[in-house]
Amino acid sequence: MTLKDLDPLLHSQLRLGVMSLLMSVESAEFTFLKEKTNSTAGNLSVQLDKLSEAGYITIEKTFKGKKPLTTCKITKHGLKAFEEYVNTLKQYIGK
Amino acid sequence: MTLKDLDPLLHSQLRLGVMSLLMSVESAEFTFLKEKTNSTAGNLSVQLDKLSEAGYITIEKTFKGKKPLTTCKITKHGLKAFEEYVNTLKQYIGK
DNA sequence: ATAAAATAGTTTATAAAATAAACCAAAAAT
DNA sequence: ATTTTTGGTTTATTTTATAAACTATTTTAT
Repeated sequence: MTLKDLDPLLHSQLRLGVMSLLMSVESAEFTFLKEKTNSTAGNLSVQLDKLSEAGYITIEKTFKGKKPLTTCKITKHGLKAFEEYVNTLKQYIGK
Repeated sequence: MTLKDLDPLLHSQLRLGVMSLLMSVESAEFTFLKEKTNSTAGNLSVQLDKLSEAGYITIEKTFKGKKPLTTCKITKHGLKAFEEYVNTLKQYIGK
Protein backbone atom coordinates (compact mmCIF):
# COMPACT_ATOMS: atom_id res chain seq x y z
CA MET A 1 0.00 0.00 0.00
CA THR A 2 1.31 3.37 -1.06
CA LEU A 3 1.15 6.56 1.00
CA LYS A 4 -1.69 8.93 0.14
CA ASP A 5 -0.93 12.53 -0.78
CA LEU A 6 -1.35 15.24 1.81
CA ASP A 7 -3.37 18.28 0.73
CA PRO A 8 -0.55 20.69 -0.10
CA LEU A 9 -2.65 23.67 0.86
CA LEU A 10 -2.94 22.39 4.38
CA HIS A 11 0.53 20.92 4.63
CA SER A 12 2.12 24.24 5.51
CA GLN A 13 2.82 25.19 9.07
CA LEU A 14 1.21 28.61 8.89
CA ARG A 15 -1.86 27.65 6.91
CA LEU A 16 -2.39 24.56 9.06
CA GLY A 17 -2.03 26.71 12.17
CA VAL A 18 -4.63 29.14 10.90
CA MET A 19 -7.04 26.35 10.02
CA SER A 20 -6.45 24.70 13.36
CA LEU A 21 -7.30 27.92 15.17
CA LEU A 22 -10.34 28.55 13.02
CA MET A 23 -11.61 25.06 13.78
CA SER A 24 -12.18 25.99 17.41
CA VAL A 25 -13.60 29.50 17.15
CA GLU A 26 -16.57 31.06 15.44
CA SER A 27 -14.32 33.62 13.80
CA ALA A 28 -10.92 35.19 14.30
CA GLU A 29 -9.31 38.55 13.65
CA PHE A 30 -6.13 39.01 11.66
CA THR A 31 -4.22 40.21 14.72
CA PHE A 32 -5.37 37.24 16.77
CA LEU A 33 -4.19 34.79 14.12
CA LYS A 34 -0.93 36.69 13.78
CA GLU A 35 -0.21 36.40 17.49
CA LYS A 36 -1.23 32.79 17.90
CA THR A 37 0.70 31.59 14.90
CA ASN A 38 3.67 33.82 15.61
CA SER A 39 3.83 34.92 12.02
CA THR A 40 4.62 38.17 10.31
CA ALA A 41 1.76 40.22 8.89
CA GLY A 42 3.10 39.81 5.36
CA ASN A 43 3.32 36.07 5.47
CA LEU A 44 -0.07 35.76 7.16
CA SER A 45 -1.68 38.03 4.58
CA VAL A 46 -0.38 35.89 1.74
CA GLN A 47 -1.39 32.59 3.32
CA LEU A 48 -4.86 33.80 4.25
CA ASP A 49 -5.39 34.77 0.63
CA LYS A 50 -4.45 31.27 -0.47
CA LEU A 51 -6.87 29.67 1.96
CA SER A 52 -9.54 32.07 0.83
CA GLU A 53 -8.79 31.41 -2.85
CA ALA A 54 -9.29 27.70 -2.19
CA GLY A 55 -12.57 28.38 -0.46
CA TYR A 56 -11.29 27.03 2.84
CA ILE A 57 -11.99 30.28 4.67
CA THR A 58 -13.87 33.52 4.17
CA ILE A 59 -12.24 36.89 4.77
CA GLU A 60 -14.30 39.90 5.70
CA LYS A 61 -12.80 43.36 5.73
CA THR A 62 -14.54 45.93 7.85
CA PHE A 63 -13.59 48.62 10.35
CA LYS A 64 -13.25 48.55 14.11
CA GLY A 65 -13.93 52.19 14.81
CA LYS A 66 -11.59 53.75 12.33
CA LYS A 67 -9.06 50.97 11.98
CA PRO A 68 -9.28 48.24 9.39
CA LEU A 69 -10.43 44.90 10.71
CA THR A 70 -9.94 41.60 8.93
CA THR A 71 -12.06 38.73 10.16
CA CYS A 72 -11.71 35.09 9.09
CA LYS A 73 -14.00 32.13 9.29
CA ILE A 74 -13.57 28.54 8.24
CA THR A 75 -16.01 27.35 5.59
CA LYS A 76 -17.77 24.01 5.41
CA HIS A 77 -15.46 23.07 2.57
CA GLY A 78 -12.44 24.08 4.66
CA LEU A 79 -13.64 22.03 7.57
CA LYS A 80 -14.00 18.99 5.39
CA ALA A 81 -10.56 19.47 3.90
CA PHE A 82 -9.04 19.85 7.34
CA GLU A 83 -10.64 16.65 8.57
CA GLU A 84 -9.52 14.77 5.52
CA TYR A 85 -6.01 16.09 5.91
CA VAL A 86 -5.91 14.89 9.51
CA ASN A 87 -7.15 11.50 8.41
CA THR A 88 -4.52 11.16 5.74
CA LEU A 89 -1.88 12.30 8.16
CA LYS A 90 -2.65 9.33 10.37
CA GLN A 91 -1.17 7.15 7.66
CA TYR A 92 2.08 8.99 8.18
CA ILE A 93 2.23 9.37 11.93
CA GLY A 94 0.44 6.23 12.95
CA LYS A 95 -2.94 6.82 14.59
CA MET B 1 -0.73 30.00 24.13
CA THR B 2 1.09 30.21 20.84
CA LEU B 3 1.55 27.36 18.36
CA LYS B 4 4.89 25.57 18.52
CA ASP B 5 7.04 25.28 15.41
CA LEU B 6 7.03 22.05 13.42
CA ASP B 7 10.45 20.61 12.57
CA PRO B 8 10.79 21.83 8.97
CA LEU B 9 12.87 18.82 8.02
CA LEU B 10 10.02 16.52 8.86
CA HIS B 11 7.25 18.77 7.68
CA SER B 12 7.61 17.69 4.09
CA GLN B 13 5.42 15.02 2.60
CA LEU B 14 8.21 12.98 1.13
CA ARG B 15 10.64 13.18 4.03
CA LEU B 16 7.84 12.48 6.49
CA GLY B 17 6.77 9.51 4.39
CA VAL B 18 10.28 8.13 4.37
CA MET B 19 10.65 8.55 8.10
CA SER B 20 7.25 7.01 8.68
CA LEU B 21 8.23 3.96 6.67
CA LEU B 22 11.60 3.69 8.35
CA MET B 23 9.90 3.76 11.74
CA SER B 24 8.33 0.39 11.10
CA VAL B 25 11.12 -1.52 9.44
CA GLU B 26 14.65 -2.42 10.36
CA SER B 27 15.93 -0.97 7.10
CA ALA B 28 14.64 -0.13 3.65
CA GLU B 29 16.02 -0.07 0.14
CA PHE B 30 15.88 2.94 -2.14
CA THR B 31 13.50 1.21 -4.53
CA PHE B 32 11.18 0.19 -1.72
CA LEU B 33 10.97 3.76 -0.45
CA LYS B 34 10.48 5.05 -3.95
CA GLU B 35 7.51 2.77 -4.55
CA LYS B 36 5.85 3.30 -1.20
CA THR B 37 6.15 7.04 -1.31
CA ASN B 38 5.29 7.25 -4.98
CA SER B 39 8.16 9.61 -5.60
CA THR B 40 10.61 10.07 -8.43
CA ALA B 41 14.14 8.80 -7.97
CA GLY B 42 15.58 12.31 -8.25
CA ASN B 43 13.38 13.79 -5.60
CA LEU B 44 13.90 10.83 -3.29
CA SER B 45 17.65 11.00 -3.71
CA VAL B 46 17.70 14.67 -2.70
CA GLN B 47 15.42 14.20 0.29
CA LEU B 48 17.29 11.18 1.57
CA ASP B 49 20.46 13.24 1.51
CA LYS B 50 18.82 15.91 3.61
CA LEU B 51 17.64 13.41 6.18
CA SER B 52 21.08 11.89 6.25
CA GLU B 53 22.73 15.32 6.56
CA ALA B 54 20.59 15.98 9.61
CA GLY B 55 21.54 12.64 11.11
CA TYR B 56 17.96 11.39 10.99
CA ILE B 57 18.88 8.38 8.86
CA THR B 58 21.95 6.51 7.69
CA ILE B 59 22.51 5.64 4.06
CA GLU B 60 24.60 2.68 3.06
CA LYS B 61 25.64 2.12 -0.52
CA THR B 62 26.59 -1.41 -1.47
CA PHE B 63 25.89 -3.79 -4.33
CA LYS B 64 23.24 -6.43 -4.81
CA GLY B 65 25.12 -8.69 -7.16
CA LYS B 66 26.37 -6.16 -9.62
CA LYS B 67 23.69 -3.51 -9.21
CA PRO B 68 24.01 -0.61 -6.82
CA LEU B 69 21.95 -0.91 -3.66
CA THR B 70 21.09 1.94 -1.34
CA THR B 71 19.87 1.00 2.10
CA CYS B 72 18.43 3.39 4.68
CA LYS B 73 17.92 3.13 8.39
CA ILE B 74 16.44 5.55 10.89
CA THR B 75 18.82 6.66 13.63
CA LYS B 76 18.07 7.13 17.31
CA HIS B 77 18.21 10.87 16.71
CA GLY B 78 15.79 10.55 13.82
CA LEU B 79 13.43 8.51 15.89
CA LYS B 80 13.39 11.12 18.61
CA ALA B 81 12.82 13.90 16.11
CA PHE B 82 9.95 11.99 14.53
CA GLU B 83 8.28 11.45 17.87
CA GLU B 84 8.66 15.07 18.81
CA TYR B 85 7.25 16.15 15.47
CA VAL B 86 4.20 13.96 16.01
CA ASN B 87 3.74 15.42 19.45
CA THR B 88 3.92 18.98 18.22
CA LEU B 89 1.56 18.15 15.41
CA LYS B 90 -1.09 17.20 17.94
CA GLN B 91 -1.28 20.86 18.88
CA TYR B 92 -2.36 21.53 15.33
CA ILE B 93 -4.70 18.68 14.61
CA GLY B 94 -6.21 18.19 18.06
CA LYS B 95 -5.82 14.89 19.90
C1' DA C 1 -0.07 71.77 15.82
C1' DT C 2 3.37 68.73 14.35
C1' DA C 3 6.60 65.15 14.27
C1' DA C 4 7.32 60.47 15.66
C1' DA C 5 5.74 55.99 16.40
C1' DA C 6 2.36 52.41 16.39
C1' DT C 7 -1.53 49.70 14.09
C1' DA C 8 -3.27 47.00 10.46
C1' DG C 9 -2.46 45.54 6.91
C1' DT C 10 -0.72 44.76 1.34
C1' DT C 11 2.63 44.24 -2.29
C1' DT C 12 6.91 42.96 -4.05
C1' DA C 13 11.40 40.82 -3.71
C1' DT C 14 14.32 37.17 -2.07
C1' DA C 15 15.49 32.76 -0.20
C1' DA C 16 14.53 28.10 0.29
C1' DA C 17 12.25 23.95 -0.98
C1' DA C 18 10.21 20.62 -3.91
C1' DT C 19 9.94 18.70 -8.20
C1' DA C 20 11.17 17.61 -12.80
C1' DA C 21 14.34 16.95 -16.41
C1' DA C 22 18.59 15.48 -18.00
C1' DC C 23 22.16 12.58 -17.39
C1' DC C 24 25.28 8.34 -16.24
C1' DA C 25 26.86 3.53 -15.81
C1' DA C 26 25.87 -1.11 -15.82
C1' DA C 27 22.80 -4.97 -16.79
C1' DA C 28 19.18 -7.31 -19.09
C1' DA C 29 16.31 -8.08 -22.92
C1' DT C 30 15.27 -8.16 -28.06
C1' DA D 1 24.57 -5.34 -31.21
C1' DT D 2 21.56 -1.92 -30.06
C1' DT D 3 17.60 -0.82 -27.33
C1' DT D 4 15.49 -0.86 -22.79
C1' DT D 5 15.49 -1.21 -18.01
C1' DT D 6 17.44 -0.59 -13.40
C1' DG D 7 19.31 2.22 -9.93
C1' DG D 8 20.53 5.87 -9.12
C1' DT D 9 22.86 11.33 -9.14
C1' DT D 10 23.20 16.08 -10.65
C1' DT D 11 21.41 20.18 -12.34
C1' DA D 12 17.67 23.17 -13.73
C1' DT D 13 13.07 24.85 -13.07
C1' DT D 14 9.07 25.76 -10.60
C1' DT D 15 6.71 26.52 -6.53
C1' DT D 16 6.43 27.97 -1.85
C1' DA D 17 7.55 30.38 2.14
C1' DT D 18 9.46 34.20 4.17
C1' DA D 19 11.18 38.72 4.62
C1' DA D 20 11.52 43.44 3.40
C1' DA D 21 9.55 47.48 1.83
C1' DC D 22 5.65 50.18 1.43
C1' DT D 23 0.76 52.46 2.30
C1' DA D 24 -2.67 54.57 4.96
C1' DT D 25 -4.54 55.85 9.07
C1' DT D 26 -4.19 56.70 14.08
C1' DT D 27 -2.42 57.47 18.30
C1' DT D 28 1.03 59.39 21.34
C1' DA D 29 4.39 62.66 22.64
C1' DT D 30 6.54 67.44 22.22
